[in-house]
Amino acid sequence: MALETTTLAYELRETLGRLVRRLRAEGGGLPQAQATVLDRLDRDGPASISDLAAAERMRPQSMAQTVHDLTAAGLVSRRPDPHDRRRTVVELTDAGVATLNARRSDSEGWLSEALQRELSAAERERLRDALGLLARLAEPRQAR
Amino acid sequence: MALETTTLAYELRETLGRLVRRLRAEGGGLPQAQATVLDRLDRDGPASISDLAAAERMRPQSMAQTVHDLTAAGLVSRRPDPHDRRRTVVELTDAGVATLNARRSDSEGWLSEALQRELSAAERERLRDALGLLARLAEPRQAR
DNA sequence: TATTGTTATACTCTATAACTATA
DNA sequence: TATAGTTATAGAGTATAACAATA
Repeated sequence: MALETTTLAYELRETLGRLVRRLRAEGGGLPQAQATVLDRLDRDGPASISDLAAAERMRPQSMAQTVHDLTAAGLVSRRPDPHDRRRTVVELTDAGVATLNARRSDSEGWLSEALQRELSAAERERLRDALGLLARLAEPRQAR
Repeated sequence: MALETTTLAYELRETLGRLVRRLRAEGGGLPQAQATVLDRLDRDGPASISDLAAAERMRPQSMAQTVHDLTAAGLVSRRPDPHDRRRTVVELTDAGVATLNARRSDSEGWLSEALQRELSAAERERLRDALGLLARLAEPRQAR
């Protein structure tokens, strides 16, 4: 293994750690895991817990917990799937939509703000490109 | 806020989440927080808990916990700073060095392996560049 | 039998608060 | 008073195991 690659791994791990801590601290009032699910439901529409878990590469049991928390907060609702009664369809409530909109407007949504403020348009483009590389690292091997 | 930037924020948050979960799962036997501290001690030499916390942009209390865990595992040792008896100097033990070396050799150190296997040299270079952008996002504002 | 979901339990990571010891 | 460190407590995030309901 080249020293250079080992160093890159170290720096990547460290930068990820710092960014995740910062994200958590800035938060915008909603835990990251919940915010990500709201975003996905808004983007792709209602989905089952298994679907959501697969999309995030997460265990269904873990996603069930997040959906439980979102339900308790009134941000999503659940109804049985009429075609397959094992499944539960999760969808945004009006309160969930309102929360998403609030996060996206001015004072909330720290990450969007930071991207706008700290980076130039060209830098955001480079970041978008690198995100594809990071996504490949996160995928199981055969997805290469 | 441009829709494009909002979308980038969503994708960044999602990719970070997936990568962090993958890192945790692949693990190599050592929790991420502990591995990062071992790497830093190896790279920069002995340091106090406050130094380590500042370097990772983390509360000293949180770092104290990680150092406590590493001490319990026998991977670091602590001694009082002779010049300032409030301070505790943390340094790698032989077992800590051995653990680091094991992680860096063949079967362990999943992230290094993945960087080598999944990315080309040119892609690793693009990733290294983008890491600087991510680091800027993680920094407090005045560091711009 | 296979799939979907739930509940119980535990571990990692990190934060805040309250404290002691030293400068 | 300010700084370094510790301990207690809590919450977020996620995993595994064991289970029930449905296909």
